[in-house]
Amino acid sequence: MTAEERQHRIEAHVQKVEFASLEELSRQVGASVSTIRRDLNILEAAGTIRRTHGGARLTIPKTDEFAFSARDAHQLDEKEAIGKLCASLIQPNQTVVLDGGTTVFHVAKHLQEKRLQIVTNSLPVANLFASAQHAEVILTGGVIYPRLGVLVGPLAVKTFKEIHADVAILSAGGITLDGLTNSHALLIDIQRAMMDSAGRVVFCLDHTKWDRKSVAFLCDLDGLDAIVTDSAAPPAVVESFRDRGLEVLVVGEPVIDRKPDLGMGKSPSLLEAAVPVYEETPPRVSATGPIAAEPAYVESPTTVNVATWD
Amino acid sequence: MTAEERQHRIEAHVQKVEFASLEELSRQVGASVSTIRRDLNILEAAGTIRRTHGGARLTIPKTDEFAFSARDAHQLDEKEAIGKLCASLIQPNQTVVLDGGTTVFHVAKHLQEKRLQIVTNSLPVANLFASAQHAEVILTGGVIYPRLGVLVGPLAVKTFKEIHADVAILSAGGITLDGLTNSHALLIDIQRAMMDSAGRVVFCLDHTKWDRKSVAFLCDLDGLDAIVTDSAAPPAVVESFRDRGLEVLVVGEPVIDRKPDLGMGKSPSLLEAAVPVYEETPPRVSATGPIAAEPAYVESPTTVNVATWD
DNA sequence: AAAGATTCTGGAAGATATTGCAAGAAATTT
DNA sequence: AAATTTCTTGCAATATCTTCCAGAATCTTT
Repeated sequence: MTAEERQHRIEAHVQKVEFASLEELSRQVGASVSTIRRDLNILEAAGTIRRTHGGARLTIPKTDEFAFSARDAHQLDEKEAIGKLCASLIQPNQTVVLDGGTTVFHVAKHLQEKRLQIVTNSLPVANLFASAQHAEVILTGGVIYPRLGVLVGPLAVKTFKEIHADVAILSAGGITLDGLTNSHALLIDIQRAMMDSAGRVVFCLDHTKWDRKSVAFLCDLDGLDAIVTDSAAPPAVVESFRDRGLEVLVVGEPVIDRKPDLGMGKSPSLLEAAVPVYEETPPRVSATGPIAAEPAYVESPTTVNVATWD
Repeated sequence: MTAEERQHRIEAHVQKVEFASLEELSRQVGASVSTIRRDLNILEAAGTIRRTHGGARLTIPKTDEFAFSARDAHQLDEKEAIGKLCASLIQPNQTVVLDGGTTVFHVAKHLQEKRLQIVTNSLPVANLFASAQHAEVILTGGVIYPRLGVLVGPLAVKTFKEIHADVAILSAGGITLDGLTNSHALLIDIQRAMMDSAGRVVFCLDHTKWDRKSVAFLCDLDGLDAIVTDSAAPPAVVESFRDRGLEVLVVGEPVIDRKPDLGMGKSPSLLEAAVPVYEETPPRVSATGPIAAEPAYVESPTTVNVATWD
């Protein structure tokens, strides 16, 4: 085995497991720990990997291990399930706004294989799609908020004022009948801009968020169209929100059992509307690929084939 | 079997397995290791394959500057050295624009410990600083260009029209007395906007870039203030650029030996200017210095706090 | 067709680079 | 602060690379 090959395998393995100890790598590629050390130095110089005491980790964390891993470790299964359900609502060729929450990140994971246009202010989401072939990703500008890995500030807000999307998928710190709240005041401005820019607004909230308030007020219940939550959400509370005209999708509950709430909402039910409308949307891809297609759609609304929902 | 046929088979095999040792190839095509060596040298000269210790691998990326494969070990040492030298020119509290080239990425690595304001359209650079304590990072918006990991499009260009930076650090595909050229036309617009937004423009070019032209014209020599290159740059060529009034910093050459070219350039020498001018720059928060002049893009007071978080 | 010249091939010797180990230094943990 | 782990550095063993040479194959010339 050549040195390059070995380094390639080290890199691949670290990519897979996010963090690997020296012994682990040594066993994996069949070389001594010393050699692994040297290889890691080389790989670090190349920028692919970052060394730590006792091993190596990814420079560009693939998952939310990014900055919010601690927060995210909780309710992981629930968030995963919410992500899967929410992703299944998205139709091909839609334009989707994704915020920087951990729950939304799990939605993004399940969107990777779909042909979509993604607009996000989340660095982890952007990294997730960075090498994706199918999706085209627009990252808002802004200042990196280190702990969360999201882009904030007027630059980010402005981006959403200039685009229109089919769906916005957001998360929040808590929901009550008074409305939604979030824990970071900075994110409020951006989330509002996201909501304004999208035809439909979906919130992903795990069961711990129900009937809970966070520090900063985001919007009242008129601001959103649907909520996706997990099966541990208190049924009575969920029902009270449905009475208020909100479409609440619960993981595990069969779709047929849900009330569409067609009469109440200002727009048709997410599921019913989605299919017929978007299937006729022409494919975005031109002959030259995503790159050639790109320059126009941000600035000029005409080429933005995202306005199909209205 | 003819030599050409054998080389063809070698190439095909390497294409298939990505890495191949000499013995493996020797067995594969039925020739001695010596012959394989020679063939590999020929194939490498032709550019189809790259040699490594003990074997060969295929040239994954076309080795142009902007193919951001983290695996790109092309001129790694040189780029590392350039990055170090270039980073040493940056003073604390400056606002620095960084482009998405691999050489500039190495500059970024050496800037991590400094207290700076970074503006970039490079996802890898953003990730590098994402958890950085000292630097504040502004990422431009734009569409992710997958292969390069940079943000392109009008959104990215617009960002630079709204900011002012002290220094812009860029790279290019080639430089001649006619000017600079780059390999990706998409990047030209953004690089020009970067150059316009910055008080001083520095290009990082390894020795392979001298006297070489790439496909797309970027700007003529008036557009830049200084060049940082490695010691393998052809001295005669370097001298011809100095005669044209350019400040060329070569890795390893002592600073004193360099001609400041004060008279020719439109602005004072980078090194001489850097210390007196920028050291008196008041901290970013106030409203007078070149850095503080930028709040155009950080309009809201909330985002200013970003610097102090953590 | 034969002799000579040129190129190609395979191998060997010295030079260079890589690998694995061990001892001391540094960092982390208890 | 001591103990443990991990990191760096130096060194010997190994592997690989380059350079050179002789024989084989191919081409050219007569």
